[in-house]
Amino acid sequence: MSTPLAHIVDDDEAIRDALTWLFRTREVASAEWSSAEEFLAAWQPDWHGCIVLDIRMREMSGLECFDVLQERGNTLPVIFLTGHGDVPMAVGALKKGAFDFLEKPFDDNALVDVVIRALASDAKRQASQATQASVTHHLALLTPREQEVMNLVLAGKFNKVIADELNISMRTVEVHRARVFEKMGVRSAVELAQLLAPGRDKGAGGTGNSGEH
Amino acid sequence: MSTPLAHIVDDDEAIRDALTWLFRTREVASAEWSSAEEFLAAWQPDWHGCIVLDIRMREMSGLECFDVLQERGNTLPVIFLTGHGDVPMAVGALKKGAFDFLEKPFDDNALVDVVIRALASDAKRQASQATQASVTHHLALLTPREQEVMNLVLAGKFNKVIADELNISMRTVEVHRARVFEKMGVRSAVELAQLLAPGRDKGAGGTGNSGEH
DNA sequence: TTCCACACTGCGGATGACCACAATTGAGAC
DNA sequence: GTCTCAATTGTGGTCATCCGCAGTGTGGAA
Repeated sequence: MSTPLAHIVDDDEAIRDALTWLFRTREVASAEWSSAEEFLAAWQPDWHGCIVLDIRMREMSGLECFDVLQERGNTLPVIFLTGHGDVPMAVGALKKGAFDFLEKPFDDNALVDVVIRALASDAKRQASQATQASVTHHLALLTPREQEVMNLVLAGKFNKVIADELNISMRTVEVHRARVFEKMGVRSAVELAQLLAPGRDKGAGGTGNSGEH
Repeated sequence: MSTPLAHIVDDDEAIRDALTWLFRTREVASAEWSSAEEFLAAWQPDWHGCIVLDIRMREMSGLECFDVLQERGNTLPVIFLTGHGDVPMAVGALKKGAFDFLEKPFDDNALVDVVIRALASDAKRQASQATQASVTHHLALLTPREQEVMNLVLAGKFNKVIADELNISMRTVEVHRARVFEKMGVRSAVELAQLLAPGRDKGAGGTGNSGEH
């Protein structure tokens, strides 16, 4: 775990200093890395924030660094900076999942705005991924048999039918079913279904009652 | 309804002819439009396929055309072609949802590959949207009261509680509940929850039974 | 005015879900 | 060898769901 940082990866110290100062004026916490290698060596999958990545660097390029990060399962938004980018490069980067691609010279405010959006995007992703991870974790607590029963419950089948299909007694199904609910922290099959398939709004209001009898 | 077409929008007849021929050799059905205006006048929201859009045209530009399409709720993938694009233009187009952005001269095969991917992407989107629309349609068949009851059912509440909250009798809740199931084409609250929140895989196999009693 | 959709209600029964109490068996851990 | 855990089963009972049958009242459309 860490606080959200805008990671500046650039081998030009003057630019790093300028960006660090720029971010500080807009109250964006940042960190500096003087090469892609240095950054990759430190990178941890649980970091929060975003990455501001220069494309042209002496050793490993920003694009190569990006590829390595993708392979490692990076989820941080990556904002590319380049002084001499071309269209195919920009298109390729964006289609591979880059957050943005800015050409130098860029407007300072525009960059910070992008970084702030990237930080917000990452925060949102982290949040949704956290609940997702929690569900997956709870799911892992289920024994194989319990998962089997759970799937059949989610298929809308009666305990009797489940018992038949698994060649066990109804009573056993009930026990498994109860344990699934307990371990997953829900109290009904409906809650379970929603937990495992979050989605959609509800059309009309819920508790609002209009007329009475 | 219509068959999937690659819509070529370009005011240069030579290019249109070349693309049409190119697509035909790869068995991609296409249509030609000699201007953005002409295309926009014909465009229908239920079209399938994709759009190959030249940026530089005499009257309305491809980018403007794209903006209009977005406003109208277009969902077809848009592939931009340009002879003199710059990075900000490409980045802007992709971030607004363009499918791809190719610079002339481009590799013919590369373009067709992109078009084929775009067609596949659209087909997939159409399919998922169709089931989505079906659900919405069924939802619209519910009376207000039925929707109210449905939401409370999806909240995992007992009929008794629902009856309390709506100040009606349990029997009435049961009737509404049954009608909701009937109209939505499901036979249990679990199925309903999954219909309204499609999602996730199921971990282990379902019906496979290993040991017996 | 008549017809119809919608909302509402009661009764009673069949079926399913859930639970406490009580136990057995087999596999791997200590 | 004992312990723990997963998986299994039965009994008996409570609560919830689902359903058919039968009926009331209201507001809008024909």
